[in-house]
Amino acid sequence: MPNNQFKRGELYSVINGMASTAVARRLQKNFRQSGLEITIEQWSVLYHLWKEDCLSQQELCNRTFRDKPSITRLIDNLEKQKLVKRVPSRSDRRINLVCLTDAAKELQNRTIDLANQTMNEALTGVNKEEIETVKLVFQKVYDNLT
Amino acid sequence: MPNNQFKRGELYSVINGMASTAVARRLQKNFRQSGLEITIEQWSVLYHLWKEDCLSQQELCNRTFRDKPSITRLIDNLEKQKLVKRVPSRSDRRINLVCLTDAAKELQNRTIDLANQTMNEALTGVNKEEIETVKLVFQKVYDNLT
DNA sequence: GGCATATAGTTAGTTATGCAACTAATTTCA
DNA sequence: TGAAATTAGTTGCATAACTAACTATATGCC
Repeated sequence: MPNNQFKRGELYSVINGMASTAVARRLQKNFRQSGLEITIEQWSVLYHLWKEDCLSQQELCNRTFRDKPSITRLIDNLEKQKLVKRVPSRSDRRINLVCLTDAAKELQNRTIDLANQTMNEALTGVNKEEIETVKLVFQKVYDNLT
Repeated sequence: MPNNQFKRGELYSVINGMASTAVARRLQKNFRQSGLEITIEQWSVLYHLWKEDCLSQQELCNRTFRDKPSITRLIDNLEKQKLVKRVPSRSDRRINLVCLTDAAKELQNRTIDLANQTMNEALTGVNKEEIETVKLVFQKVYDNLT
């Protein structure tokens, strides 16, 4: 039993320190080398807007698993770079809809292949079953903690 | 094939946004509720020192998968809190050995159970085989990218 | 209608991360 | 031996994270 706990502690350090940042860092590096001046966090916001444009900031919090202040500042920076704009919702004046600019729509084509390449590189030698298991475990972990 | 790529993109967002931060945040919260004023990142450094004391900063970089500036500043903060001290190595004057104080050694007992509880909670319903798969996948990802 | 409560978003303060550029000590090797 | 390259660690700058406290709008309910 203590042995089992030790392994779980090990897993913690692996989860926290390694895989997530390794992939993110590589993708970020690939962006930079292609002359793209966006951070991986900014890209992850755009990624959700490309799937569905004009989401509220709260909805972006939910989909990117970030808290409200983080999204506020990510949107601030994306707005500075003219990649999104805040559009007040007509039906609820508390809400900002975050909408893509044309520049951001163009960016999609320039990054999506790069992202897929990076994921393919990262997941070389990992089969579909293993990927499904990882997703399942993460979902369970998330459900257990929220 | 495009379908496959989409799934990998999905996995990316899961890796980046969810599991790592969910566990870390919970553990951090548990620390705070127990009156422990350390961050999860500081704890992760102490965790390695508890296993082997007086490591060089470079060795801490390797074991925690952080870069040198990150370790420099984590050690700065841990030193402020009098949990570690930098001891110049006698054999190589470039090297600082990071050594635990008595306060940090005491902290081990107060946090290890909390960490194990948190991991047990996070991993409820996850079996050993799944954990092994996650660790294996992360190792492959890491090897692929470094 | 009007007060309590909930929800959306912002701001302030602290910590952490990544990169680039830097100093100092050590090693390599001609 | 001594110059070049490597290694350990620090500093400056920009971005991002979490918490707590805040404003503004909307909803529930009497």
